[in-house]
Amino acid sequence: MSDGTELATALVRLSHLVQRVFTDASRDHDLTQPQAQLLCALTPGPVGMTELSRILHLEKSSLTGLVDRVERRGLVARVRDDHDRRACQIQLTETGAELGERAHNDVVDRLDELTAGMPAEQRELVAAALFGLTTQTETGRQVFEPAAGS
Amino acid sequence: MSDGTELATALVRLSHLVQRVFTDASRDHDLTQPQAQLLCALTPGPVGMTELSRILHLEKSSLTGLVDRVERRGLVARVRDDHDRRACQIQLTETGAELGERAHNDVVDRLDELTAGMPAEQRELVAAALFGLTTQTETGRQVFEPAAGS
DNA sequence: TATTGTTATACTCTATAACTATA
DNA sequence: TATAGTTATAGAGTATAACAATA
Repeated sequence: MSDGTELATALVRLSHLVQRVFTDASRDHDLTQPQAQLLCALTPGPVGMTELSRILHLEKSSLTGLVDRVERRGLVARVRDDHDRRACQIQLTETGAELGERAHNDVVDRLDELTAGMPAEQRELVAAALFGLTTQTETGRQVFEPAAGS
Repeated sequence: MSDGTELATALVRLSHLVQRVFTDASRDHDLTQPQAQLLCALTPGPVGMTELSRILHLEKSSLTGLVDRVERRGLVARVRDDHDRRACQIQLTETGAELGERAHNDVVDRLDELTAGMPAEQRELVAAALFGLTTQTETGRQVFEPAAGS
């Protein structure tokens, strides 16, 4: 098993692991994984529904429900777009921003702990390689931005 | 942003990307992501419900439903355990094994394509690093095993 | 006409709690 | 008593199709 398959297998397993870490961390903040991802995606600033569905790779109708549930909890708000009366911008409330940051930091902490055994040199190398993969495909804002504070 | 956070961010983004590739590929074979993962987890051989719930990190009751739906489509079968009449083993049917292999190969193909730009040396390095991370945590059979045929 | 966002509908997925049958 | 697995229930997440309002 020394063919290309090896990397693919590693990627799938890693993805599964990270997914679990993300979900566990979200849960500890009373958030589902999609809800936490929504908050993280909104951290850099408000976005419209269409653009947000592109960032999260969700159908707009699915996003409507997700935003509904999170808005009901007072974590985000729909604010009117002055230039286009059809559109709205989804914005974090203060509570939502705080919760999102805590969840974000929690995820980062757990992943940092998980990778604590890797030598610095290897960390940078792997990080760069993975960033390369995601940048290849994604354009514009991504689901998970670096922490604002740090 | 040159602290440890960088690797964590890369991991989350990569996970999101791989998740999407996996889901898209599954869908093209008329499978949901959890269903495809179930088939992949069963490829090496039959497993009981308790062990399977451990592999997939699902509550047993959630697994019951998942197995039900996949069994209804004739992709897996519950076979009695001779030594313990409470237990059963979940086994791929011939159809299920074929479909699982096609889906598995499809995922690998897409990921290989995604990583085609990486030089061989870097591929091996990253693969080894990621395997290390997943092996650190997981024990026993994993969700995604290398292809049987190759 | 095209675009923004929502509604209606139907599944799948998931967890918690309570249960049955066997060990 | 403990363990293997299921059932009951409730809610979240998702997509497809049809829709309303605005551009």
